[in-house]
Amino acid sequence: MAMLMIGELARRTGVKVNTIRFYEDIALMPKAARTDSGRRTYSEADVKRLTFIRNGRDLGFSTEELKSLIALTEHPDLDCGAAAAIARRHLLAVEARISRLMLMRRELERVAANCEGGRMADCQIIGAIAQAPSH
Amino acid sequence: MAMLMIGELARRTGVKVNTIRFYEDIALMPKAARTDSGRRTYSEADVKRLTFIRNGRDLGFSTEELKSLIALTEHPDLDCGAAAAIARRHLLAVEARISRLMLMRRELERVAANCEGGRMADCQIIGAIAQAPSH
DNA sequence: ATACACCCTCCAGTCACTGGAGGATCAGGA
DNA sequence: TCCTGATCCTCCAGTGACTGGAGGGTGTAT
Repeated sequence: MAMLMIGELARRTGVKVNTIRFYEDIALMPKAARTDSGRRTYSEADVKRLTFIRNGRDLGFSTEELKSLIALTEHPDLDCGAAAAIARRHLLAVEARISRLMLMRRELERVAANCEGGRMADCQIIGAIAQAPSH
Repeated sequence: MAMLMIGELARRTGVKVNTIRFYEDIALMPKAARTDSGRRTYSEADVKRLTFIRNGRDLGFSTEELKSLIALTEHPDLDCGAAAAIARRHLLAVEARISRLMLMRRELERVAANCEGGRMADCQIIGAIAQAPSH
């Protein structure tokens, strides 16, 4: 199977080169094999792992959560309750974030619409934020 | 009108004492007046400003955005188009985040439900994240 | 007089990167 | 063979938005 250089891995996964090296530093990615001249090489398995990480990050998992999730997959006989617990904990946080963001969207829509061509003195954006519902 | 100490301001706004001092450092809050012994004092205007900042942060505005918004309010004859532009730019970002989070919620729900008492080998969480739609 | 809450400054640490300096290596063409 | 340009390496400093703690001063109630 073809070995990839770090730049190609970056292109395939959408994760920047520096970030891939950072993930290796914090052991979120394993230590990459090297060529004789010291360049990192990667396999298809690394593409998968990094894609998993990238999606997980995008979806709001912390690197530590991702590490535990990945560690769990390396013990396939364990009960997956632990993974489910991580997911459920995360689900609650996600739901909270969604409802806050939806409140916010409503405020922003209401306010951005009424503010064309007016003067700052009458601007409703400031007032709307000042009175935004705080949780 | 009664002067507040920093701790009282913190209590009234839900912003931590250290964070209030940090906001002064980055000039998001003005330099506070001091007592003879050097303690910061605050007025009701500061409560309002900090509440505005707190809500704005909660709603996802950066401290720089908040600074520009506040600066705008100090020129009440200006057109408020600039404020509207900040709000609209922010609205787009909020909408993008909402749709990503809703995708994520669906995945987490689907997966947390099917993962009770099984073994890691059959756990769907990992697979679901690995294939999560990226953007 | 003492206890204790509160205030001060300064500084280091957190998280998840991002960017750049300075230098080595590699592949392709003239 | 030399050169160019892309890519790689390590190391380090910076970002944003805080957070927490050390070490010490102040204010007030008992």
